[in-house]
Amino acid sequence: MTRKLQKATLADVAREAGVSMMTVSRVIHGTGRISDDTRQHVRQIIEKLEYRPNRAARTLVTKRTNMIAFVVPDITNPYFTEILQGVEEFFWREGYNVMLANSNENPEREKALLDQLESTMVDGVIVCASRLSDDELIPLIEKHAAIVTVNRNLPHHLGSVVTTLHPRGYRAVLAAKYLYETGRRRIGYVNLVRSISSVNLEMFMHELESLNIAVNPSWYATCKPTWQAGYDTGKVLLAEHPELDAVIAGNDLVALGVMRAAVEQGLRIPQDLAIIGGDDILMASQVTPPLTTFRSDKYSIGTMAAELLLRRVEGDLTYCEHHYDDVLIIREST
Amino acid sequence: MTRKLQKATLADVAREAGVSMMTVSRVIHGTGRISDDTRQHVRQIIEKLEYRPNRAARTLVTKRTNMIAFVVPDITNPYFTEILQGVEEFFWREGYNVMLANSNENPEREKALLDQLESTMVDGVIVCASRLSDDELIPLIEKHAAIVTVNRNLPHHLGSVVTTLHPRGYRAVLAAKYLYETGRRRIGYVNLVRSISSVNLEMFMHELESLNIAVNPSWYATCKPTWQAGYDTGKVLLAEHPELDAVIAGNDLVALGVMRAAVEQGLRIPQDLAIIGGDDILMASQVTPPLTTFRSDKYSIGTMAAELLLRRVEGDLTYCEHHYDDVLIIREST
DNA sequence: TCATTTTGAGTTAGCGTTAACCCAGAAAAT
DNA sequence: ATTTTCTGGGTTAACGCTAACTCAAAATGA
Repeated sequence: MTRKLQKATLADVAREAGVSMMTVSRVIHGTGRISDDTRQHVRQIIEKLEYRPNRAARTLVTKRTNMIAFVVPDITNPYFTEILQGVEEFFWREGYNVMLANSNENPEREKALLDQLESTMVDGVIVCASRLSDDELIPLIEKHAAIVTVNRNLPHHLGSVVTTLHPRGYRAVLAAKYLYETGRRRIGYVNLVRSISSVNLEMFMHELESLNIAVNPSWYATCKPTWQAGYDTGKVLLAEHPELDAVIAGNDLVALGVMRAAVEQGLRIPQDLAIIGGDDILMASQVTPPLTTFRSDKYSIGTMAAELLLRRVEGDLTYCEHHYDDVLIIREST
Repeated sequence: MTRKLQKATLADVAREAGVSMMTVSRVIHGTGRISDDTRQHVRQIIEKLEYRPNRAARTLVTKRTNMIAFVVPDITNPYFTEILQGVEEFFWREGYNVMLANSNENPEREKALLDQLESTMVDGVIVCASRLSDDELIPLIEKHAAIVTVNRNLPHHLGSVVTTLHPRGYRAVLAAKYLYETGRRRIGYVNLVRSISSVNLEMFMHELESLNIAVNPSWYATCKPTWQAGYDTGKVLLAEHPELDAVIAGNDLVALGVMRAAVEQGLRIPQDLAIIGGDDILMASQVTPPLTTFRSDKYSIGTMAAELLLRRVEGDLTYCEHHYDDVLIIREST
């Protein structure tokens, strides 16, 4: 059996079925008035010729690609993968395909992606945890027809958003408060570079002060949201500040990196050092000791974002917000 | 600033620049003969009008989409994510975009994806660890112009492949051998449903017998390649067979699920039960005790597959194989 | 019986690009 | 001085599909 050389087109089907192209098109779309006989007949020919509509041609005239893009800083981060799963599942049901755009924690690459992702490629874009500043991000997304951001606020006319229910810095402050209540007095913090869980350190310190928790700017570090960065940062932070009895990390990967660094320095967890993460990835519950962290329903963050995007893609440009809850899951690392 | 209503087309640029459309097209592609003056001028107009080529129109005439699809059974499995990262990185450099197709460990969905992914959508497809039988898979990929499979063999005329260097069942037998050498005598096995690491149990038992290792069909179970499935399966297997002093799992997620089940049944690892996984995902090295497993370079599996696919996309349909090595990483779970 | 509506199609005109071919003027070769 | 070659473009015709309009025949109503 030799490979089919030419793909059948609408015209081929029409000719073979003895009808006009529009009739075939109508059968495919289920629109217009077609007699049952004709419909049946055309369907048979379509099957016989293994006809598949040409997406490019269709897009050219309808201006719809039935594709959306998911822009993410790191596809290997399980947090994003679960969100992506929700997005993919939702759009699959709606007949859309998802294009993946991975910036690899590289802001320049994220810019290039958003710039390249022209509206002739996708009907809409979900931008997940952008690492760009507003000044960089906003001009790039102004050109897109439909945008939804996850973990990022946006001027209302530009797109809808899915964010946490809580104000910025909530997780860090709540974590600090909990640690203080369990007797910790010198609390370090590993901040993330530009993400929703990154924290304005001034505000953070101010909040801690108002809770009578000790504050020391050199206890606070910043790193990329990866395991390796957490490990490297934790190593330095813990070596330089052996007085710390707790560390809060911006997400689980970083927390687990810090935990590994702590263990290597002979610290017992949680006796010598308590650690709190964020995101509640699977690994958080599987390590020893299991990691205290914040849980949010990542899959449904994905479906919420997808639903908001679909609305915009279909022309309803009303601004919408969906919020998810962050719940502190207390495990044995604290 | 109001949203731009109409996107500029080639014709707009041509009119504004006072040249023909072909001249603009040539400037964009850097082909044909264009004077420097004209080139500069056209470039300015392109920038001024923020012209971006319409992909659908281009695709319609060139028959190239500059997109490839990555078909994967479970996007939340870190093993696949790292491969995807390699694929994405490679194709990004080559000017291609990657479409994600996630079958969610559902063979019917995988079929639907492969069927829907017509060549008018993508220039090629990487099928990663297909869960379909040959009878199901082959007819589906026959229709595609360019195919590469990962962890799956293929009739040579259909596509290139990236697989392990070792024969089927190698990992399981090697693991069993190692366990036997370290004194384990009753070795359980949790097989995966249809994947490269799934094993023909008859062959497996035969190999073990030839090594004088005890064999017992009821020590061998099969499950989906997820943590939860591993946990559930491990729970049953270990409860029914307390005599087991080692378990080999098809991949790390399953191994970690089994490990959790073992710990919950009060077993000490590795004293009471040794566990071996596969894939060496990050989590494997982070749990306590760290998991003995097989390591392969997942990122480069991705780039190898991408490279092979690009070759086919560009018209070179020679069959190629790339192989990766599986190395046993001995950690404290054994 | 004749006017009106409904049914079941067909026709026309692009959508925005690029491939393939054409061509006038200038420069170079004979 | 004439022919040839090169330079710097332009023209035309698809690619495969759908939106919008048209229209004959059949069914319905007065």
